Amino acid sequence: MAPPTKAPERGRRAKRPTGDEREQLIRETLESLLESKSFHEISIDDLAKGAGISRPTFYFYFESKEAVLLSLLDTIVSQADAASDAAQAALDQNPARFLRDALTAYFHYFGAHRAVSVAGTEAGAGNPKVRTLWNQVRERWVAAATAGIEAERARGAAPEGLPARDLAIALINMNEGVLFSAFAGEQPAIAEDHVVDVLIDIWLKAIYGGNPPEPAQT
Amino acid sequence: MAPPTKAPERGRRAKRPTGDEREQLIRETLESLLESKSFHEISIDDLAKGAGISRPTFYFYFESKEAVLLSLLDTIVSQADAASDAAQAALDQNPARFLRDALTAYFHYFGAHRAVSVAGTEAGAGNPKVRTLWNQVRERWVAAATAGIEAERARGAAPEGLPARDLAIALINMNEGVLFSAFAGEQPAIAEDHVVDVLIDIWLKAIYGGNPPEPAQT
DNA sequence: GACAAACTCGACACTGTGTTGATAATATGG
DNA sequence: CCATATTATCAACACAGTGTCGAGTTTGTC
Repeated sequence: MAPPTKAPERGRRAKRPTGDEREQLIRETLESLLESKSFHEISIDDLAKGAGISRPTFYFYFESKEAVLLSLLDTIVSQADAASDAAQAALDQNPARFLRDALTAYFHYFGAHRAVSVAGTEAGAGNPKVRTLWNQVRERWVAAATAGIEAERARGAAPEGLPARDLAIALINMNEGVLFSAFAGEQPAIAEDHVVDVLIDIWLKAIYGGNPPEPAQT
Repeated sequence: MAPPTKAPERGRRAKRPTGDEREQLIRETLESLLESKSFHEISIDDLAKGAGISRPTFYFYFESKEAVLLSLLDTIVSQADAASDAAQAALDQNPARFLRDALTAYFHYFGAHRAVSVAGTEAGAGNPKVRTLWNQVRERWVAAATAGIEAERARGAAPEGLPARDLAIALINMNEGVLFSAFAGEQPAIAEDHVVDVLIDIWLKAIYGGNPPEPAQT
């Protein structure tokens, strides 16, 4: 938001890293510590040390460690959303294909930062702000899925049945639980190379019943 | 395990509550505090105060607040499992009916202690012991569902398709996410009076495709 | 080269945890 | 009915982490 501090002058080494560099360093420290410890085992002092600053200085940049996590999650969510939006625009007429692309995008971006994702669900349990972020993300996905289901019903490709929003909520919850349990690597979980296929199969059966959707017109 | 302390003699009021009563009192204190605060906002001192003892004395009974929660969860899980087992024995030939009864049982028992259930998922995120308990519970459900799906396929009622265990894992994850988000009462969530119906519909479509199962023989 | 803004941290007060060691209540069995 | 083992209790301590205050130091700007 605020205009970033100017980059250091050419040829003259800055005495101190700029504020933005520090902020980024804190984020990176958290992400890298999360590879080896769980979120609540990481103290603010760990983050400060990792970024080469003292604990009070940490508070100059973030108000809590949850805020750092939130900022990491924000980045991942917007990357995944962007990829999914791109798929949607291109493939509006082939729902099954779109589903696969969108799911693959989420799998890819959250999987690439699995430690952060898993920490997000951990912190979301206890912290209202993190929980609110997750709920907003879920709500966006649910809304998109609901709209998709209603559109397919309207064009006659999918049968009527459960309220579209209820169905969407259930399926989104399934995705979340399945993906994150796969990322967390504890049993029971679906092997990562099947996950997307399993989810898609269930989405299609739940939405279309026995009749797989035809592409609208090729 | 250890034989319980004798009940106080008739007519003679015990100076102190017995150990077992205290233990139970601690459990009740946690459950009642969970109605109004989240698990991590509750301190060991709160539990001790609630049970009328000092903090060190708390450690005589439990080694941590997670242990208290674990003990509450154990109770709920075994109640729900018992109810579900009872349904299974009686209704082996009518799978859809069994599914409804089992799900209703879980909905009922976990819903009756929703604060504890929600705290369980919260604590499970951060605490290995709690997480292990959940995973064992999930594993048991997944195994049961896998066996059920395979049985239905063997008798020709359900079509082949996804590996039965993968399908089971996905559906169990869905149940968990959907039920607990309904209990937690935050959006997006399915209204409590639809939850079981929505879940059953998806289970049936995912397992049987377009062809709803017939009872074996009436 | 002085002034404001951005940034930094030592030192403090506070909250919660887990342990130790001394003490009190109760049960048991000679 | 009293010795003695067991069970139960807690004051006091050492510690780890949090969040804030106020006094300092850079750094950009005019």
